[in-house]
Amino acid sequence: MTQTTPRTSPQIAPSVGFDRHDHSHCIADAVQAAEDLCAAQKLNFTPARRRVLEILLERHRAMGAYDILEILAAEGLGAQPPVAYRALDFLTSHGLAHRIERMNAYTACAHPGEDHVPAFLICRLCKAVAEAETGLEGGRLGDAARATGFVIEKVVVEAEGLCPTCAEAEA
Amino acid sequence: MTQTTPRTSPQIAPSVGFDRHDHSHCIADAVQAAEDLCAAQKLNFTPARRRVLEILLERHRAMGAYDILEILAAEGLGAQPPVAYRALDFLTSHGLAHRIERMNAYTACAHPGEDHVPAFLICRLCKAVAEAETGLEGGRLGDAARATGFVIEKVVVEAEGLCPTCAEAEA
DNA sequence: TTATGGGTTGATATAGTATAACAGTATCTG
DNA sequence: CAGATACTGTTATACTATATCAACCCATAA
Ligand SMILES: [Zn+2]
Ligand SMILES: [Zn+2]
Ligand SMILES: [Zn+2]
Ligand SMILES: [Zn+2]
Repeated sequence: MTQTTPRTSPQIAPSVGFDRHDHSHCIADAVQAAEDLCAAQKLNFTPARRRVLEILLERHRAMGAYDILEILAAEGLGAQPPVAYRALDFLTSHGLAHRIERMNAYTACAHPGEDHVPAFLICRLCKAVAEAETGLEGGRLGDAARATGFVIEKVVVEAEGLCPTCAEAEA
Repeated sequence: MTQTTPRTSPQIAPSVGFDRHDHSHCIADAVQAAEDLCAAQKLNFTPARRRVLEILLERHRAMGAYDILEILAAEGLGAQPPVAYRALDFLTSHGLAHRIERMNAYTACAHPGEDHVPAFLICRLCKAVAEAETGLEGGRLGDAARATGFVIEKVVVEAEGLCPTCAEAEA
């Protein structure tokens, strides 16, 4: 019994990394990975936390906390902002989701459990998000840090532009 | 008469790029550069816009819109949020200041007039900000974009950590 | 068993960030 | 002068996020 929450909408999201894929499968895999990760770390993967992760996975898009809250409220899982923010805090602090600073939005992590520095490609039209990898001190940023004696602890890399689908539609 | 606004506080900011420097001189230079840029592009460098740029330059730190507004209000330049946001919109849209997404804050541009992709090094203790350079499509992010067919239009790179001074104090 | 403590939830209130909208004013231009 | 444009003043509102405290669940230790 790993499916504790209702599914009120069909699986509509078309892309990860902007590629079509078997999305029901990708959701199930990611939820299972989260389940395993929480079990291993003795974390409490509660219904609200699970459901928020599922919501993010279903869309494969950057979503605002209040967008998520609206869905939770419709499903009877809570209607006050802290409900969404607490679940998002849990997911982001344990590497199951990321915050997109530029959009005040959140998205499911594509590599849960792997310690990594995410870099995002965000479509300004459809809000689809792809997660790439970057290093903490690579490239010119690392050069600048070393040159000045700055100690990098965390890096945010977010690119905005057009995904392949929207770029084509645009042209 | 390029100095139209009052100076209510001494020149206290100690660093740019985390180096000590002749700060009064650096402010004057930057304001003059802004002046020239606006003249060349027939932009209206109004008192409020000039004063907000000066405020950002004086601190050499990331400042919130409401921090800036507080100073403007004390100087009789306006007390409502749009006053600050309008000036910041002007400065950011013409490359005279940047927004730091991670902090909901703003900082003066270190290279006004030069078309560039800024990357920021932000001290989590003293909030000092250094502006480095990066490319729009360099490194692994560009690789990922090309691999997926994503068209990058804008990039945000923000590193958080400790500046040399705070790192030393920490140890 | 009860007690205690940690973590989670429910609910209210409030803080912090940003924009919409519209009237008024100044300036330029035909 | 009329009309266009741009900036300012002001009010109201929207959007994002956190503080706080009481209630609850559950594991564990006295
Ligand atoms: Zn998927
Ligand atoms: Zn798109
Ligand atoms: Zn300076
Ligand atoms: Zn510092």
